[in-house]
Amino acid sequence: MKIVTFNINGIKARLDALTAYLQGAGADADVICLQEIKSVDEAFPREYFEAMGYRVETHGQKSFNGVAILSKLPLTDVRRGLAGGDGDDHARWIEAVVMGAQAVRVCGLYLPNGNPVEFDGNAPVQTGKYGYKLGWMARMQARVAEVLALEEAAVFCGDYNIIPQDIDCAKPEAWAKDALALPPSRAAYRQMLNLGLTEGLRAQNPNPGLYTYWDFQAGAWERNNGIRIDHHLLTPQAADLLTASGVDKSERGRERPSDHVPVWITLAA
DNA sequence: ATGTCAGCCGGAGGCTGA
Repeated sequence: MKIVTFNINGIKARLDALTAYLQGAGADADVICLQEIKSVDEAFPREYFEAMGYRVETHGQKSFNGVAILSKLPLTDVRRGLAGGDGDDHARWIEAVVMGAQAVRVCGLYLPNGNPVEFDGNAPVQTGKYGYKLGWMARMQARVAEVLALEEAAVFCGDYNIIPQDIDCAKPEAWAKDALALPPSRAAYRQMLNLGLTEGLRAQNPNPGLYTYWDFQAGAWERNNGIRIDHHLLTPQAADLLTASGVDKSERGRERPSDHVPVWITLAA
C-alpha cells in the first residue's frame, strides 16, 4: 500500500498539476491525503477523481484549510475533525481505515502554521496563532494516544508545519524564531513521536538536505532553500510493514506547482 | 525579509493566510 501526503495549496488552482502527478509518479499510489484544498465539500471535483478510479472523502471549508483523501481502495470508519477545541471551525483533520490486503488507518492532517509568534524577550508567547498551533497539537496527541491504544497499523500523514531538526532546513538561522522550528513546536512534535511513532522517511534516510517545501518567494526553489515539514508518522504495527519512502521533488518544477511536493511511503499491506 | 501565490469580495485591487 502506497500512501502519499501532498499539500496542494488549492484544488482549483492545482487540478492540472495534481492530475499530471496522478498519471505520472503518483500513478501507483493507493491513498493520497491532500491538504489545503481551500474548497467547500460541494465544490470539490469529486466526480472528476471518481472517474479516475478513486474513492473521495473531503473535509473542506470556504477559502482556507481543508483536507481530503483519495483512495483506490475501499474506505471505512471515516472521521472528520479532532475532539476538543471548543468552537474550532478549521477543517484540518480527516481519517479513514483503508481496506487493503491488511487494513490501515490513515489520518490526513493539516497542522496550523502558528505564525506570527509574539515574544516576551526571548520566550515565545503561547497565545494567538501560536497558542492555537500548540493547542491543536495537544488535541492531536490525544487522538494519537487513542489510536495507539487500538494496537493497529495506522499512519498520521500531512503538512505538520514542523521542521523537526536543523538538518531539515537549508538555513536553520532563518527559522530559529519561526513557529515551524521554535523549541515548543519541536518539543510537541517529539512528544508525539515519543508515544511510540516512527517517522517514515527519516527511518529510511538519515541524510540532511531532504526537503518537501520551497517558498514561492525569493527564488527559494531555484536556490534549493527548502524545508522538510510534510511527514508520515507510523504506529509500531505500521512501522513493521514499512518497505520504502521518498519525496517526489520534481513535482515542484511543474507549471503552476504547489509550494509543497508529494511525500510517500509504502507498506507491505 | 521577501524577487509569490490563492481565494475572497465584487467587479479592481486590497485584504488575508501562508
